[in-house]
Parts: sequence; C-alpha cells; structure tokens
Amino acid sequence: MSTVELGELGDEATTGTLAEQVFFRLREAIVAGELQPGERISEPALAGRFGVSRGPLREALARLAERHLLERTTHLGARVVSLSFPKLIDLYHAREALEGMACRLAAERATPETLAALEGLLDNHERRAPLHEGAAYVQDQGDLDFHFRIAQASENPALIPILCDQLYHLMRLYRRTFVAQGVRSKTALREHRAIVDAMKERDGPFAEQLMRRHIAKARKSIEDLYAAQLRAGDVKEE
Amino acid sequence: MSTVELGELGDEATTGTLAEQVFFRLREAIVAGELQPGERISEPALAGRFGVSRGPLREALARLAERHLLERTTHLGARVVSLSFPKLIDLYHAREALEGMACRLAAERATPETLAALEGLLDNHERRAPLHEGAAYVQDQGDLDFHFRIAQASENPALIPILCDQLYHLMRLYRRTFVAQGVRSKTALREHRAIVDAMKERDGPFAEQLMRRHIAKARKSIEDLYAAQLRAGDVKEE
DNA sequence: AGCTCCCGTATTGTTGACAGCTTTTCCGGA
DNA sequence: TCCGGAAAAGCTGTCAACAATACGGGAGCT
Repeated sequence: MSTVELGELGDEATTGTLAEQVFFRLREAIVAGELQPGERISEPALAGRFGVSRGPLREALARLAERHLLERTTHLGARVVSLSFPKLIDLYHAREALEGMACRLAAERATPETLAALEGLLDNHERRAPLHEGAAYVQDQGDLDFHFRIAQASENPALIPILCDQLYHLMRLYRRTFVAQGVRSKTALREHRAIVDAMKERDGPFAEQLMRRHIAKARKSIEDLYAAQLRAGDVKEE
Repeated sequence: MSTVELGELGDEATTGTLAEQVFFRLREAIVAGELQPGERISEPALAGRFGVSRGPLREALARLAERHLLERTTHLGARVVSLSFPKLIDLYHAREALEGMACRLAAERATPETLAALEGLLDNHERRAPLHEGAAYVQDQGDLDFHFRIAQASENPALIPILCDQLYHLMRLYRRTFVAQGVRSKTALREHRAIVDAMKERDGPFAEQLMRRHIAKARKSIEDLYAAQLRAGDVKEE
C-alpha cells in the first residue's frame, strides 16, 4: 500500500521502542493526510489513540518537529506543519542542489547492478503510465521513488538523511495536498531516461546538470501554477 | 566567547522549556568538546549535571540524534557522534551543493545592506588575519560566520535550517577536532572576496559557481591531508 | 453595549517511581 | 590460571501523577 516498487527506502522499522513506533505511525498519519496540515495536536488524545503514555509521544513529537513535519510552541502544543506554494518552491530549490549533487556522486559510484535496477524502474513506469492515463498518483509515487533511489545511490551519509528522511516525506505530503501536476509525466520520464543514460556513461557533471534542469523545470511549472492561482485569487498571497 | 562577530546566527534561545534549555546546553557541550566524540552518555548523570529530570533530557537527546550530533541505540543509550575523515568529506559535498544554491539565491535576493555587511565582515577578517598569524581559530570561526551568513541571506526556509541548524554545528565540531587547516586562510579570504563581488553584480549563477569551487577546493585539501595521514598510518582507514 | 478582569477548566511541562534489558562482577569448576 | 555462568547492579524505556501555564466564559464596571 505504501510504495510502488520494492520495499521502503527510508529508515522505517516497525519494531523497537514505543517512542520509535509512535514516531513512524505519526509521521505516516501526517503524510497520509489523516492529520490535516495546520491541525492542532492534543497530546492526551494522540496518546490514547496510539495506546501509549505521553512520554514516548512527546519524544516522537520532538523528533517530528526537528524534521519540520510539526511545529511546536511552548505551552501551546504542536501543530501539523502548514503548507504553501512558496514553501514548496523553496523545497524545490533545495532539491535541485541536493539531488544534483547526489546524482553526480551516484553516477561516479553506483554499481552496474544499481544502474540496471534504475533502468528497470523506468521500464516499469513506462509500462504502467499509459494504463491509467492521468492517474498521476502512481506516476508521482514512482517519480519520488526514482529520485530518492538515486539519493541512496550517492552513498553519501550526509546527503541521504536530508533527502530520504526529511525532504522525501515533505514531498509526499505536498503531493497529497497540491495534487495533480501529473501533466509533466511524459516529459519527466524522458528526462529520467536521459539522467540514467548520463549515469551509465559515468559522466557525473552532466548527470548533475540534467538532474538540476529536471528539477528546475518542475519548479518552474509549479511557479506558473502558483502565479495562475494568484491571478485567479484562489489562494492567499503571503 | 561564542562567536567572533555580531550575535549568534542559529536558533538559540536561553529561555523556554527545560527540554529546550537542555537541548541548547547539551549541543554546546558537544560542540565545545566537553563531551568527546564517541563518548557514551549516561542519562542519570547528565540529568543530574543539568539539574533536570530524565523526561526533558530524553526529549533533548531525541532532537540531537535527529540532527546527527548523537547516535542512539535502543536499550544501549546515546553516544556523541564519532568523527572521521570520510564523513567530513561527505559533509563538504553536501555543503558544496547547498551553499552553492544558497549563494545563488542570496546574490539575487540580498539587500544592499546585507551585502555591505558581508563585505564589512571580510574587512574585519583581513584586518585581524595578519595579527595572529597561523592562529587559525579566529579565522576559521570567521570563515564559518561568512558561509552561514550567506545561507541566511538566501532567505530560503528549506536551506537555512539544514545549513545553520545541522551542518553548521557539525562543522564547528570537526574544526575543533581536526584542527588547523588554516593554511588556506589567505587564499580563502581572496575567494570570499570574489564571491561577494559576484553577489554585488547580482550574478547568481557565477556566485554559485565560485562558492562551489571554493568549497570543493577546501574539500580537496582535506582529501590530500587524509591521503597523507593514511600513508603515514596515522589514522585507521575505514 | 462593550470592555476588562477574574476564575474554572483543559492542556502542556515536569517529576519520580517501576519494569525490562545489558553489562559487569563474582564465584565455582576445569 | 583461565573459562563459563549466574546473580546483581546499573541503565534505558515507560508510566501515572503533580505543577504551571494558556484558553474560555461570565460577572461587573464604564
């Protein structure tokens, strides 16, 4: 139910301390939209819902706040992070930098098997894409899978946590909320192909450049969408 | 005692909940070297030292682990993160990507006042540099100040926390431990000048390129140092 | 009527104690 | 002397209760 291909790529672990379990379950609840963005969180209520005491819960809250999925205010409680177009655009700037670098490193380091797996991933996407046309959900999930699999292939323990533990889940949250820019599905797949090709040629700098342009294009399409909605008055400026 | 110029740039706050205070004090203790890298942390001991109960302390531990200053293992406790050359090199790769982007954004967005302040900062560094030749400590602190002031000037709430809340303190920790690569002081200052010049010309892409080369050069000098120590057998490979 | 002040209520912040796991130590045997 | 195992000590994980603060409503004053 969670991912399209293979297993999870993050730091999941269904076992361990209660604080850990609550951390994962709560994160999933946020990303899945069970707890709406901006919604206030009641500690006693959540503790009851998860069947734990407030101790482990507060530990989980602290961790999630550190990852910017929650915002805590002293004596006032925690709220699910609130979303906005400007924040999403900022996120894409960070992704452009980080994933570009990750792509360069992955191009230089990834094993042939990893590269083949990446290509297989794209084959699957291509095969599935025409099936439910416009159903961008699967496609988007696949897109995230592709991006963060490259992050892992960078084998850089400084980049991976930032991309896979922080930005990845924020992106999932945004995808769930600001749906359906699946318009770029077709051309995105083509760009993914080009990236993998560059990686197979072991051309790190070029792979980085392609990845950066790929993400920058996605950002621009979001900026356009934002500008349009601004003109239509659909969304408050801020 | 803490910074060379102006006030702190992070998220400090001496007041608030106990958990918050402990978080800041413990982070400072780690970065300052009071708690040595790799050292095990006893919750009762630390709780006693800070005069708080274990509840708030554990919240602080969870947050610090999220920022990779601690490593926690179930039923086994927390350890201060252990340092290594490869990790430091990975860190520089991340910085190259992130600070490059931050520099580009700052070049496009920073107010003339901010740019002037940046130049003033460099003037101060230049004035102080020859005073205590080789005393790279102040110089290094100044270097970090410069870099993370640019991060703030990017005005990107996705980049700033990563650079200023996570990488900044890790860098301080490494500087304290793997001392004295102040050899690059002179040329680093020149490169800083060039970066600010590009920013003043509002040439975002060029400023980014300069920043990336600047950080890449620093990384390479560290890689050389590492290779030399490897040959000398000073440090275990891993 | 509207504003201010005050009090009750609910929620967050914090504590101390209990349960389970890990490690250490100590003792007996080879 | 060295090794193995069991008990004990210490630590981490968890809980329920206490303290302090913020929110909501009503009375009283202007």
